Amino acid sequence: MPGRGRPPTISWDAILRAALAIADAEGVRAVSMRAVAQRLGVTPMALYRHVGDKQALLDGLVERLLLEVPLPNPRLGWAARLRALVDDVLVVARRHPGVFPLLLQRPAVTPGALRLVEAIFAALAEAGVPPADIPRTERLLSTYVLGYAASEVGGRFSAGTLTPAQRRANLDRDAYPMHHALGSHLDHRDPQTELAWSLELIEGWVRMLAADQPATSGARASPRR
Amino acid sequence: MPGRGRPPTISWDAILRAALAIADAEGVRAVSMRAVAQRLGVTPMALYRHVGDKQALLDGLVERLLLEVPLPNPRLGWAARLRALVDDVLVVARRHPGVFPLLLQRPAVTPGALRLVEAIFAALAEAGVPPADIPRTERLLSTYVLGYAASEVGGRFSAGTLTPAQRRANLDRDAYPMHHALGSHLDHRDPQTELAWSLELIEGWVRMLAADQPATSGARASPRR
DNA sequence: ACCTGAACACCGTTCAAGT
DNA sequence: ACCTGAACACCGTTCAAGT
Repeated sequence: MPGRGRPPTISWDAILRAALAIADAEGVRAVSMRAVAQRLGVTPMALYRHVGDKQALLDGLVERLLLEVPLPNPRLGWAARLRALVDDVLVVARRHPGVFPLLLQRPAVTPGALRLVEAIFAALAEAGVPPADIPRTERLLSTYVLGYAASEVGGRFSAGTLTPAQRRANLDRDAYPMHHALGSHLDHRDPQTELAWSLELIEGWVRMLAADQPATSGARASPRR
Repeated sequence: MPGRGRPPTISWDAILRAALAIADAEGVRAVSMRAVAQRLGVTPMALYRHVGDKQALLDGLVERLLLEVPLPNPRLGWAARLRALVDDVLVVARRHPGVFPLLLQRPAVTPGALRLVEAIFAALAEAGVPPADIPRTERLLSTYVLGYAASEVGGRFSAGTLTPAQRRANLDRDAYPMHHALGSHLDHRDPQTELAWSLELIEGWVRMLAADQPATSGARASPRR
């Protein structure tokens, strides 16, 4: 039996959608309470009835991004599920490059984060990783993937305005011998194959942890189950 | 032959030190041109003679952090040098938790970044990694380490106010079966051994790449080599 | 219950001016 | 050359008020 005040004109969800639209178009820095309010045709103070404060709004944005990552098809094997999860994280990162880096700065304890962690736990368990190793393996995987995605959309991997070869020409040969010795190997970077290559490493690690497991449960890592 | 105007009362270095002091004490958010100026006993506009704009100031902060990471002792072996580098990155991250996460968001093309990249290149070359694999192995290592450090100081690994067990009690058993199955394995986390454990993985990968060098790739991960 | 309006204590950055 | 002062267009958030 709610009270009979006037009906709300905005909502938590509408606020989040407006904030995300601004962030995608002009970056997180452009997300201000005033800008969000203006986009909703409302006074800045109207937001505070729904939001708490600006930090809560940013947390809401992070949560929304996490919820955009689809859970993998349960009919796939554990390795395919992990790969799908990673690919989909990258898709979301590229869709919201301004917001994504915030992911690394909030505790991963919200429902949006926990559902992904749960899915990774399940994949690792199915792979045969000993329970004691599962949590840290999950953190290893997600830290790398989040760091990779943040680096890619945040510009850490990009070279600025110069090409790699141009930058190298400005480097002292004595101070940076390896940069000169590697030469053309620094020129091309293929993000697609690089990520896949890294994931093979982690997958190999998972198989190794599973194989090392003492023969108590008898559950060995196998391609299919 | 410089002109004969009045001598400067502040400098780029003094500005950076003031900004870092504020960031360490109150977080990056508290770093404003006005706050830095006040700490230096000067008008906000005085900074613009030395700084360009606020983004340049933040870039300067990032660069300063990178320059704080000491280069490893060249008399150590490659594996010990990599471990020292990683440990020292963590030391700097913990010393400046507010600024460190910015590291993932700027192109790694400044002198402060390049000297560390160069050191990693050299270690990987000494290990015997094929030149074509060195750049992506470096990015794999630094992405993980930076992501790990950012997660640790940024709070992604921390549980907020609740203990892990308390949070687990609030989780639906049907939606989060793995969280319940893992139980006590989620309670304790030892950051020290966890990082070392992850680095062993990367070190093993480096040894494998080095061993694969003569032939083509396609080998499987093996526990020992 | 939900929104408005005015106000407070902040921002980054410009421009013209002082020495 | 280096810094100041005033000004502009912004912030997040409070409080009291309207309906």
